[in-house]
Amino acid sequence: MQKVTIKDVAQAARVSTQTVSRVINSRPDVSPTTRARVQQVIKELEYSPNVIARSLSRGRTNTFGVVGFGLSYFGPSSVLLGIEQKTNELGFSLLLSLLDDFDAAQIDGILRNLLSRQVDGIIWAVPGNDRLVGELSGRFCEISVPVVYLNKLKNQDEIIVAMDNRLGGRLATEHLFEQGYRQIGIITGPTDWWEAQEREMGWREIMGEAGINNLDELIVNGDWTAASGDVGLHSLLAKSPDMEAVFASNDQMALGALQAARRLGVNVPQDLGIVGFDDIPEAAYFYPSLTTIRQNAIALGALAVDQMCNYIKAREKNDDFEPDVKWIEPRLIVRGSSIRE
Amino acid sequence: MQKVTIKDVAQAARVSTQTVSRVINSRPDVSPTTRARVQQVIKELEYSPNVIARSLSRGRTNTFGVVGFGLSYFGPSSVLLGIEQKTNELGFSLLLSLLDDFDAAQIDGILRNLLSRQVDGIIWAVPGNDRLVGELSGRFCEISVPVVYLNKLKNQDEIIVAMDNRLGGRLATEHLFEQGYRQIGIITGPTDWWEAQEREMGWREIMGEAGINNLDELIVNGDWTAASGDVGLHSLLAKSPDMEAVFASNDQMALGALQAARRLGVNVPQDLGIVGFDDIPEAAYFYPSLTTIRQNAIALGALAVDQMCNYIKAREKNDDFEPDVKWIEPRLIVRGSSIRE
DNA sequence: CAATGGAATGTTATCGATAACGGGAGCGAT
DNA sequence: ATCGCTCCCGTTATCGATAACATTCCATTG
Repeated sequence: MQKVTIKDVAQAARVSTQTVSRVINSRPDVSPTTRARVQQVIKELEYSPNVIARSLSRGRTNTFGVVGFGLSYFGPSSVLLGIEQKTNELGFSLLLSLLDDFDAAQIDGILRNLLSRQVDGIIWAVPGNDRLVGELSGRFCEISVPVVYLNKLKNQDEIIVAMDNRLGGRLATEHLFEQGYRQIGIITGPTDWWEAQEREMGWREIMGEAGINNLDELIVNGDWTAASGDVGLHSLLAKSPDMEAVFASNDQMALGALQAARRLGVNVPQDLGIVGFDDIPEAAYFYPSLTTIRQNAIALGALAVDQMCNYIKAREKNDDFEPDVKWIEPRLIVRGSSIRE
Repeated sequence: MQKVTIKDVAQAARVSTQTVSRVINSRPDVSPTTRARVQQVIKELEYSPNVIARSLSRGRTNTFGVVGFGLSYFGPSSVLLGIEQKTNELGFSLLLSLLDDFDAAQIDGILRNLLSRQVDGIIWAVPGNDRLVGELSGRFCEISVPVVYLNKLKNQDEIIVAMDNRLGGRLATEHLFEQGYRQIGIITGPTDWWEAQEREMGWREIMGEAGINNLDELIVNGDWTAASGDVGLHSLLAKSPDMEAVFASNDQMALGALQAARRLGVNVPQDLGIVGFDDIPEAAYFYPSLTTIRQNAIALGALAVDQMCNYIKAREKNDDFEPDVKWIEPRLIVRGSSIRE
């Protein structure tokens, strides 16, 4: 029952609770003998401080709230893993909330809950969705604790860490160019996701630089699922029979595209190059193995926590902290689906 | 700043804090007029109770600790999702801890931390690993809060919820039999995982019932990765060239086996039937699409939380609560990899 | 030798809520 | 009229820690 309290320790060590508190928190002003005695008693009674009580009196909980979105896919899960590891490493705990919908009421409830639990900060690991931006900006202003956002459009005075999705889009498209593909299509993610927009922008940039202009015929929207990749490839090929390659904005859609190609008798990579995004563990074992953009999502999560801590420290010392966007760079992983033999 | 406290409300409504407390917790003994007035003030001041303070005085935090293992794969992530949803639904919060290794010291630290944060219960969502069982059983005895385990060997007086992995193994193997395959091999998971052992047992049972006895030549151990499935199929075929089908204990290994088969020129499903386990979202888009065993991991997570709450309620009312194993049944999903045309 | 100061420790108030108990008002029963 | 009960609300103590302040005891210092 967590029976042992600071009082029990104080009594057993024949000192005041305050002295025990000093020992627990390794403050000075305790004589070596007393300190040793108290520590001895703590060990004997297996005392461990009640963090709830401490939080109440200190006014901080050493806890972050993290809000995620689903967990069914590799990316979000890895981000959460990175957040958890770093949080733990820095001696904080994590209160986990997951959104299953972009629903304002639900979000309100979650934020309210986290705040009433007195978290020291909130990590907003929800993919950037346009529908939310408007609704939320107001709400977040009223939040009294620091918020770090992941993968979100830059906004005044927000602390953001993000994967450079545009760079990823560039890398993927560039690579296909280097392999000699010219008419490069794209299957995007849902158009209101920031990640999807950025990946598409990367593609647009490279295509523009290459002077290819019939982009409308080379673009189709997916919804991150393999099914949508399958359908997507079909419609792309219907629109542009001369398309030579496809950049799918995630690996699931790339997988769907691979299947569609197979069904249509289109040879990958000879007739059609394919590049995905994410580098899920299965990608290396697709047939053909999938060239893709690897995101170090764990590092992204860790960076978010770092930024949070830096901000908190700076605020305590009244130092300046310039809230800006920290980027993580993705990496091209070349495999079979984009290499013509 | 969470400035507004119960005192502010009390003052503004010209009642005692106790009365405000009664209103917050919808207790009787408050006149309708007073109640309305207090509620009005609460709304105006946007007061929301400090959960930390409440926890301290009530002696319960309405928080569960969940200990998970990694998050990189679909199964564990889905379980966590289920746990989170149900926890949230029941008005509790979740403190998340993730293990990245079966390390006793790390586990000790995590448990200590959760306990000092006064969680009302611990959900142990770490895959059953033999190495841990011995080390932990002692530790858990000393834990003063209820613990619900996921996917673990039955043990006296423990509350356990589990996927019926043995049934899954049976379903997979049985299905292959029905399709006319006879010599059915297995690529198991790591041998010290409970899940892997059970899936293997299911396979053994069906094979035994069919009177097939050369099981040693039909079994090889994997480590859940696609790479090990690849290697696994190679060694199986080396041992038993007449093997007709393989049950891979998860979908990643099945994927690896698919690739190995392709490389070896073995036709799936004509020459070799393959069944996986998990039904990851990609499985339907493998080539050929993968027959597999679907686990409702979300339901499993939710069930764990339910059990926890039931136990807590029973204990409060001094009711009996029979700690036993609750099972979730997996389901066969038939696709192309096991259907001879 | 009184005054000063710092080291070591104790006392009291406080964090924001709830539990336990107390007490007055109103009302029917004896 | 008194008792006793219910309804409503307030007072005080408490949860387990920390902050702020107070005190004791020596050792220096002028």
